[in-house]
Amino acid sequence: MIRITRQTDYGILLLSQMAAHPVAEVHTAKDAARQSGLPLPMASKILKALAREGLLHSHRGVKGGYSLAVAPDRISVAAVIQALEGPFGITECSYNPGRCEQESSCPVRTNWQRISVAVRDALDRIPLSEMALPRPNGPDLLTLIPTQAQGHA
Amino acid sequence: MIRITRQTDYGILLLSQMAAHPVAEVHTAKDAARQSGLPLPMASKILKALAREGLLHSHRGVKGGYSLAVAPDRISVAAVIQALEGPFGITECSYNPGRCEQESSCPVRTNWQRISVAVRDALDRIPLSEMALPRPNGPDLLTLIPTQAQGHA
DNA sequence: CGAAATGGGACCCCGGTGGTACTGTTTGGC
DNA sequence: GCCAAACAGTACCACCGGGGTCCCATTTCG
Repeated sequence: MIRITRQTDYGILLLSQMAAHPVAEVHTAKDAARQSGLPLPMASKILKALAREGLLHSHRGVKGGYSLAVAPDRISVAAVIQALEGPFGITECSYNPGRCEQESSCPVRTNWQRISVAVRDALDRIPLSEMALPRPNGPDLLTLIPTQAQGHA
Repeated sequence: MIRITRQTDYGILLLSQMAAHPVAEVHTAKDAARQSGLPLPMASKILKALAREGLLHSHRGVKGGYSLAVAPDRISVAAVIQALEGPFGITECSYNPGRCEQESSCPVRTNWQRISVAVRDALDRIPLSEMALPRPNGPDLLTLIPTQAQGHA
């Protein structure tokens, strides 16, 4: 697996579509739903959450809707994931210590923590404005270079 | 989230512990369970799966048990994940095309696929022998360098 | 004041994950 | 040849979280 939830996926899609318009522009949930092809209640739920987390500004009442709270090149994929899914971690003990019995004696724990941090940092460097591009055709978004722990077998 | 399952975590733990011994050595499920602190049925279930997937050799009967099928520096973390969880992908559409309605028109799809590949490749370069080290204290296991798509804002 | 919009819930269904148990089948040793 | 040790396969259950929908309160423009 190693998956993000569908809702997070939807969230990134919704934000990406808004990122294609001027930042100040206000989008209703209905419009966002239509544009993304998502059912309205779903889109609404996600937009609400994104507003709660500060990634969107919400405007109530008639003529209301949602607008980006931050420029799309300053919102990272990691930020959206954390907004919709909570703390980031490949393993549970990466962010939620104390739940695992073997924790103190677990030989792989610290390495998982490092990996989590590395992946999070990588996703943190991908702005929404990149994700919005249909097919960049350009260089890869990421290059991952392992620098194997040296000094041992 | 972006988590691996607990069972995968257990699997990596079990394999890492076996990796600390000579490759040819045979370990019974009971011993592996005791060493890892896992309940026997759980350890047994995971070891069976790892054997089915070819990462372990199994030896039946009295004096039987499991032994590594490959040298621990040639088994990657990604290989274990794929053995226990199936195809790798951050989003569903990354490996299971055709399930998502918006697929053809989804502007973020191809980028997710790239990210998935990048993460998988990174985890593919981390051998079990690294994970087994309690606290390498050395350089990071991974360095992820984003090479932002060039040629645009 | 009413319609259009968000805010905040409650609510249900389903599948997957974690975990256990049971019943074979193989194999070594006495 | 028989028994015990060990894996193989599989069925089974319980729980939790995610996906998804709906309802009602609240705000605000006209």
